[in-house]
Amino acid sequence: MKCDAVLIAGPTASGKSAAALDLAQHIGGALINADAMQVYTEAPILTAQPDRHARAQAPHLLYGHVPVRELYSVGRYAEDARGALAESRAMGKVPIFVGGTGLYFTALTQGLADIPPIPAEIRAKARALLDEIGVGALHARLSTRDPETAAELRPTDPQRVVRAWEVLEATGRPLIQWRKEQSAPLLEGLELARFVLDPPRPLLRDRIATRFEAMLDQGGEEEALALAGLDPALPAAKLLGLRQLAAHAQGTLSREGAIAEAVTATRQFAKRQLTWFRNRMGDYAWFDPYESNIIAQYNDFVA
RNA sequence: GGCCACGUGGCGGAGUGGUGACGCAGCGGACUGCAAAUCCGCGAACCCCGGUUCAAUUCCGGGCGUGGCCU
Repeated sequence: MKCDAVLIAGPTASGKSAAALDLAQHIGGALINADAMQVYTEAPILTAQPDRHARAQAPHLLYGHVPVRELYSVGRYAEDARGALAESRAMGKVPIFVGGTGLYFTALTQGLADIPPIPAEIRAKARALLDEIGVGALHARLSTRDPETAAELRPTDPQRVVRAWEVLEATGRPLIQWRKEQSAPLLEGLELARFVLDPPRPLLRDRIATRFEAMLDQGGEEEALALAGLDPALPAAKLLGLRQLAAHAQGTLSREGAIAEAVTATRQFAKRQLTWFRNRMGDYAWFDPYESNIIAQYNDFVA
């Protein structure tokens, strides 16, 4: 069996990038990033983007291609992925989507609601309103105008409540209506080989800790400092380790404390990723990278 | 050796004679344009032995342990 594209997911620090590179070299593939943070140009270290050496060995697409000051999103990712897919095909390479962002995999395989971009001023107004009246009140207002969507949302979830609000404001239609109109998934109709790397949790924890220290050795602190002035509302400002290292730079947190907190936050993130994978990607081929490897898995799959 | 204080879940930390706060960590879950985000849920403890009491984590005695002070 031939496959048109490969999907490799895994929690942070599970060794996805290295696995994808091995496979790319084995089958003649191109890596396409499926990670929300590895897209940022100015944060190659803290987001563990593949280094120059790795990039020299196979094409790497959608890595570090977005300035941190931009407001990236799944919507933009879906567009970028379309271009990257075409590009890998033009090169005659098998596209290998690798990353840890569950939502991005969903967008690739199941499509996205066809919602137009929300004008910046409407977004800003919605957020200002949220700050002013609070989530509960905003949810209550949403309930009167769009009860159907509101019923799906927790009145304590600011992010989703504002989103529903701004969509309603900008388009005049309930978010839930938009969601009924999915665009065709990018990977629709393709033969996919899909994998989830699932190392034992204790080993993953060790790797997370070790990797963070390694990031610091590679200049992670300098990278964090350079990003210190970033608007905290931007997605890139949320990258793990940034806040902790900034706090350390300001003297409000010891170096050890910063490391410990960053590592803890990363572990918690890995747990959330696994929750997503377990419950939404249960039909992927799961394997422990310490016991097997991607090439063996791939060969089993196409056999 | 003497005196004093303390000994509560993995950690920190309240509190009470009778259903054992809370925070952190951990675990599980949700997730459609900020997703390395956002949100929800769940374990699990009163050092040991005796005594008082209808009832002790709480009161009394002893033991052990920890910290401090003294000699």
